[in-house]
Amino acid sequence: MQDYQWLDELLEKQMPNMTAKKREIVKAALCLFSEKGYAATSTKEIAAMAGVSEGAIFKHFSSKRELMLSLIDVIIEEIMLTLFYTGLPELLEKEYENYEEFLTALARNRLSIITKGISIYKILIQEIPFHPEIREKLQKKVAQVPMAELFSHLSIRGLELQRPVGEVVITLATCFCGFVQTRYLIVPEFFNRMSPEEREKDMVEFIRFLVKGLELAEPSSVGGSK
Amino acid sequence: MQDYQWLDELLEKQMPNMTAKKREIVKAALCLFSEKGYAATSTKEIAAMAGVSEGAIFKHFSSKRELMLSLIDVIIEEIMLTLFYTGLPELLEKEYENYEEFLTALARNRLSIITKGISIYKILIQEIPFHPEIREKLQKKVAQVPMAELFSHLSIRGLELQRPVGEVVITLATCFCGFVQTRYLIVPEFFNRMSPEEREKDMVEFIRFLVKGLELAEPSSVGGSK
Amino acid sequence: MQDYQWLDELLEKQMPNMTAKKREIVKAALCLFSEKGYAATSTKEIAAMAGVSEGAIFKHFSSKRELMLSLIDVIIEEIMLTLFYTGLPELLEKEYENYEEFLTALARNRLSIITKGISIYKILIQEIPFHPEIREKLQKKVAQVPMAELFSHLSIRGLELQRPVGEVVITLATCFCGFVQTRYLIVPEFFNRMSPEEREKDMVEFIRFLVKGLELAEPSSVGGSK
Amino acid sequence: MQDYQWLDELLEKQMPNMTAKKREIVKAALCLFSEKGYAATSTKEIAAMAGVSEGAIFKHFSSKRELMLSLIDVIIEEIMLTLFYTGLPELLEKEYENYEEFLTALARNRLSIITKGISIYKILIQEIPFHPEIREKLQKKVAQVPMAELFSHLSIRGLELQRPVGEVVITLATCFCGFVQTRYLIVPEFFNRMSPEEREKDMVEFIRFLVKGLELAEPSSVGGSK
DNA sequence: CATGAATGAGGCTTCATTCAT
DNA sequence: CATGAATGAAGCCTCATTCAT
Repeated sequence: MQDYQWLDELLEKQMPNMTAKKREIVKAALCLFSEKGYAATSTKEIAAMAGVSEGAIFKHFSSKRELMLSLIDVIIEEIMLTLFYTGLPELLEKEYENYEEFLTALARNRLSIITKGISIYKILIQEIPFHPEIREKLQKKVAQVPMAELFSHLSIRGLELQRPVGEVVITLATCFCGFVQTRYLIVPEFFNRMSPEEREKDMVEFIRFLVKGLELAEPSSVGGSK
Repeated sequence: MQDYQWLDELLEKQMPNMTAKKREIVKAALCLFSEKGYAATSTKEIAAMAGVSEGAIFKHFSSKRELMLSLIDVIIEEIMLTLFYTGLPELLEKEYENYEEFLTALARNRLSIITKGISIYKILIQEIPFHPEIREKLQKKVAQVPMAELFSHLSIRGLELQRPVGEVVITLATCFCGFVQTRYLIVPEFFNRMSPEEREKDMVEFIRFLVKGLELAEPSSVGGSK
Repeated sequence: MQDYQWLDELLEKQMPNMTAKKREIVKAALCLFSEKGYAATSTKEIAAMAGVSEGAIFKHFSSKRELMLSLIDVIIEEIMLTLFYTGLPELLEKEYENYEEFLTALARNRLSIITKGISIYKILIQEIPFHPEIREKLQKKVAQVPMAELFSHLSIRGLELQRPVGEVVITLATCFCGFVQTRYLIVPEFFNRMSPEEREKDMVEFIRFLVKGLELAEPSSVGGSK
Repeated sequence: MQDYQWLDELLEKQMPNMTAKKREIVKAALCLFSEKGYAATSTKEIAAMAGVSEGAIFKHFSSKRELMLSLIDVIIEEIMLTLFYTGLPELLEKEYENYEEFLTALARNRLSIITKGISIYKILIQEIPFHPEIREKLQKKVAQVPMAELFSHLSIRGLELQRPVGEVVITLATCFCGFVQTRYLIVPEFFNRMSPEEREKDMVEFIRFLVKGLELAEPSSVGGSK
């Protein structure tokens, strides 16, 4: 099961009083769903990879579907935590010359979070089209994030977005999705062949594009005139 | 099978000497794969929706997998034709004030093509992570498109890209993927609720973002004032 | 379809007014049944090997079973002709010193007939256990052979069997079956590796054994005293 | 499932730690394969006769083919044990007047073993032409039997074979095969109608033939310690 | 509490056979 | 008359799930 140590930590963090066996099942499921998709993965395979009996899965989860949805819960929770909150206070507290600088920091931070635990994003993206429950859960969770509030700290310090926060968030989400999609799902072979430097460059270029696109450069030039 | 008339036309165009029944099978498969995914669709369902016996499917396709790959071939072919070639000559011939104007036209054109035959993009995006053959096929096809050449006409007329064509294409592809992904796969319910006007606005905003991001506005305007 | 020319001749002889296509079907069926067995051979394969459409088979034979039974008819007929009658008059007319000499000639003659058209014996032996009709047909046909009469010519000339004709025939049949069975069905690889000389030796030994076993040597020696 | 008690014992002996259900499957398979042949027997039938679900078969055997090969393993093992070893020591230890007497005892002994568990020989003989693996297995096993050694005890006691052991064994095998083939596969109806006495007589005659044929009588008489 | 044998519905595929063309 | 598309029953096998041990 490769280097899924980070997964162990994730599960320990989110489900601390989970038995070792249950954790193994979740890990195996995550690993296999990510590689082959939910529908194409059998409970037998999961049991085999987890090193438990087939029956054990159903002791812990009432059905394969429920196992997947539990998994998705963990994933969404993790995404919420890391993507929307982790490191944000620090990011927001820091002083920035202008919005561009801030957004660059933000985008870089978020993208590196994503690329770290890529398998969990893969599952989410892959399964979301087929399971309305997942979509509902995700929307509910995302809706709870006080987007505007997160960004409000900044305006106090004189950094203004040129567009409504909602729009910016949607655009960012769209682009992040596209980034993961293309790099990790559509042509993974292509991006896997890249050296770390090339990847860094690829990411930097994309961030530059994002920042430019969000019209954040302009105000800075305006701000520059002050 | 809903309003899949455009599909009929597509199939007639691409596989003109296909029997009616074979076409029905392909249509049903496309419809179901798009909704439930390849792995979760049974050949029985396909047969039922196509109004044929299950055996008939295997008279035309040696396996379920082959049916899917045939479908993908059609889809890729169609995408190549519409996305890379359809309407491009006209777009490229026209006179543009600056690259921004051109790219706006281009993006709008491409996006509307995509949103028209959305199911075929859905299938592609949904199945691509699970089938290396599809990725190979797609890469091979895309690699054949003379990207630079397509854009070369423009530089003659004084419209210069600020970035290497390759980068621009990748960025555009990334964003288009993200656009489809978010609007049609991740939260389709959200975007389905939109009025045509709202959708138009959504698209316009996104195009503006794209164009800005590709640094095409600034230089041209700057260059213009120089 | 290998060197099945003798089959062509056989069919021409037995079913002279058979269309070319029908003959091809019979040949293909014979070939495949002999190799894989009736149950494991599909009509599709037969059609493919015969170079005709699947439907064509059913124009000529009402069912796969009937095709097989027709085949068996041909085979039984052929066996009757070659095994019980072909060359027998000559064999019987000749002068022999003693029964041993005659039986040696007979056994050699019969065995070489068998090994020539081995595929048809293979089919018969392979399918006989599973189809009562075949057994009935065979018994009926064999019962019609005037065994005693065939041998009666000999006693006139002073050659006496030490055992009832029926017993001798059964024993011979048993041994011939065993010979074909072991050499061609049970360990064909072993006997295929043999050189023609080795095969000849193998057969000679077996004939010697047969003749000895049928107690034909002894009386002759007794007869010798006459 | 008729009188297959001996099969129960056989399986208990050879696969002692086999679950009851697995044994039922094997028994049913053996029974059906023997009657209808491997290719014409469906897993559903086997399941029905064994009184288990179809799925159960595949919990125990990875495929229908593997079930058959397992069966064949058991059969070959059994044949090796009973045909080559069971009772041989006793047979060999006893005192015999001459080789004829010994061989008569041997043949009678072997033939009665065969006719007892006839179904397993039927399967072997029926399936052998279609499955090279079976042939290989059988040859490997048979090659391991120390034929010459088995007979060597005898020469010490002054009983000499007139022919090389190998030849004798092949001839015996050939005849035994032919005996089973004709009596149980080719015209079972005929031999089934026989009274026990008639069968006994049939067997005795055949043994006499065998012994004569192997030239064992003569030398001994010549050897005429008489 | 864990196991893995058991289930039976359902998966994909092949079959012999029919029938419109 | 030949074709091969069409059929639907049946084939082998896998599935998620249950339950006795």
